[in-house]
Amino acid sequence: MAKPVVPDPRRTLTLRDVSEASGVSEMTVSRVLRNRGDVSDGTRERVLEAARRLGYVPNKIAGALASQRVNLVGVIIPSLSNMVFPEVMTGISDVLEDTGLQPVVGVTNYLPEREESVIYEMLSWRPSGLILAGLEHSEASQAMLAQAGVPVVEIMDIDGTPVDSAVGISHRRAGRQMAEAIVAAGYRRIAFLGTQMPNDHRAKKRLAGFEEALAREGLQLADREFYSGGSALLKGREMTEAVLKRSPDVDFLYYSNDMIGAGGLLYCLDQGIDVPGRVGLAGFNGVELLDGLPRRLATMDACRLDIGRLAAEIIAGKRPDGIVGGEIIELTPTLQPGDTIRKV
Amino acid sequence: MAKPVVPDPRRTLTLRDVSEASGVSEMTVSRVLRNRGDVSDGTRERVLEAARRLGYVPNKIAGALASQRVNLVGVIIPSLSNMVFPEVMTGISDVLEDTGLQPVVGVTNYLPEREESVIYEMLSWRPSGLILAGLEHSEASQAMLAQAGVPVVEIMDIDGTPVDSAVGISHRRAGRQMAEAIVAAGYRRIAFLGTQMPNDHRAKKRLAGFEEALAREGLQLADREFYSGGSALLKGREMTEAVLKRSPDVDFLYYSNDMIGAGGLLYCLDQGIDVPGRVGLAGFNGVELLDGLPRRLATMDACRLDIGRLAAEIIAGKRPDGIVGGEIIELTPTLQPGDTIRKV
DNA sequence: AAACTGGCTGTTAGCGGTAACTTATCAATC
DNA sequence: GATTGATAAGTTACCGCTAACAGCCAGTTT
Repeated sequence: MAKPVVPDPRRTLTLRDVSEASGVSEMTVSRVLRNRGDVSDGTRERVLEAARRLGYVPNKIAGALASQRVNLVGVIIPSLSNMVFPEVMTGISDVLEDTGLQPVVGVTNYLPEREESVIYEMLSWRPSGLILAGLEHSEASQAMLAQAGVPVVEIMDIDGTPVDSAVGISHRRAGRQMAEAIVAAGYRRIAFLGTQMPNDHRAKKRLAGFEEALAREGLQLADREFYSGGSALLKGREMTEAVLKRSPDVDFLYYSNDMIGAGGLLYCLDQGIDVPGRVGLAGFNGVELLDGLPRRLATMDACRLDIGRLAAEIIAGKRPDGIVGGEIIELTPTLQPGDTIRKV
Repeated sequence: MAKPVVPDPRRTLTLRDVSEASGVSEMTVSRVLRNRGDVSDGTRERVLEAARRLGYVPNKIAGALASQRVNLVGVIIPSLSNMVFPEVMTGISDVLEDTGLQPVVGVTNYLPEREESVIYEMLSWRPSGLILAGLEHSEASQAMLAQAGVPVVEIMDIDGTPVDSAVGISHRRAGRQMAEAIVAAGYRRIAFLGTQMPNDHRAKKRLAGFEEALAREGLQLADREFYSGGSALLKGREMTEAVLKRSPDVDFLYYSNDMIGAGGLLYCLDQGIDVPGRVGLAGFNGVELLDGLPRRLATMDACRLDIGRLAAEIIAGKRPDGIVGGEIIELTPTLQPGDTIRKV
């Protein structure tokens, strides 16, 4: 029967403790705990029992140093609070789950210098791979990533040149597509409402694509309004009110994300404005949240789950055909017309 | 002038490379890079220049093993996607920022066995501390935490016995308080709408406190409805419809979180139901999202930012008076009556 | 019977840093 | 001029674990 163990509270346990408690060498304990190499059933049992009894937790720091292998994948994203990255994380976790790899999240708050230090910090732990949002990074960041010697996957966006691999959609094209759909539905006085953030490159690209497509139709933005910080839903309301007051003849509002779009929708409904007759509305992302709105907001899903999945597959070396790196995967977002664009 | 460096792409750089490139010992390089000990300005310059030129990134694995110090704080939470934890994370990051400590997030999806393995995984990296949501953990988890030899802070909840320290609110009391306010406002036929999850202990405690306070007034729940999964906003709508159809005489709906509460609110407004006259509504959390709703939902803020801050301060040893551990900090949530409870 | 398996276990030498100590140098002090 | 103390380096010995290899002992194989 297991003897009562009085663990010395000051010292943390090592392999040696387990090896002494079970009467075998440290190496054998190591083998048992990692399920590697041949160990007889009897020995395995004794070792496991001892480890359990002592409450031994292996020291991965030492293990990683010795084996030169770290089962961590760094995931670097701009923000946790905007509903888009949690889903990406889900995709990543799903795939990594059964590879022995573990995601570690770092947040940059859309600050390039913060991104730089997060990258540095992550690389200093020698992860098996890095997944990071966006293609725009400081020069120093790019250099670090290129030197890192591990797979790097840049996600969300493919309008640009990745350091290594990329998985995402073309935001430029997404903007274009939305503009085309809006114009095709007969809207002509179109306004843009979006975020101020200078480092939200993807929103900027969508806007650029959007304006480009409008220009091709001989149109230009009738108005624009920006915000930063605060409750997105509330900001959506406020901006919508501002635009409609300032430019009463505007007939479409294109929002840079679904959350402010939802705020705008609620405002219009409050005011009894005919949607999509008097004004049409569209957002971007396809967040689940929208399902519960009084009316379904037109949007474009950003393939977030798939992006996470594919990125993780590249890191885990699970992509078919042994493609090693330098892969660029473009996903195609689909327009969800909802109920806020006139049917043609 | 800096010689062009042709880094061997197969081998990752070590201190030795920098030491050779700058003509000093590894130890001196180590000192420069960590800003520790006395190094002459000239040497410091040369070392930094060499490190920069080579693109050297220190190996924290080796550093941590040698120094027995890891600047990581594990943060274990049930989910990223419910708006409550991002704010906790913000509080944690704020405080940790200037302590040299770095948060590392792990997600359990409300699964105890998953929590167990996340704890194990985290402890195997020998972090400087652990912050985890909730007081309910498997026996094995508790044992690991108790043995870990690092500060452990359990957050969000204080109705129970923490392993070490705890920072949170009393959900039982929060539920009671809300019930009292509702009854005081004159509502009598009260329904509860909430999550199904057996492991959302905090929601359960709120409900328990709620029912307890009702009982004290000689009341009991008129109806209840549960959901799991899916878009919370949509579920809020559906559940509200179901309850109001099934129990037309219900005059108050208490939701276990703001998101489903918002869905319920939108439903009622759609249906032209008089809120708060015909039915009153209340949620829980005080999420920012609510600011943009057509009407402000009654709720109770959960002090998420402060919880994060205080937890991080405990880990960082920043708490006043040198309290070392075993601290229990109870925060007091405030009722935000909004516009969905009748004024008395 | 010698040689050869294959299964199981132990030994040795690091992994890349850092703590703690030692050594050289040099100006200031007595 | 010898002593001291501060400063700026270098040396040595690990940190806890694993890769690689070596040993040993049945049970074949020839």
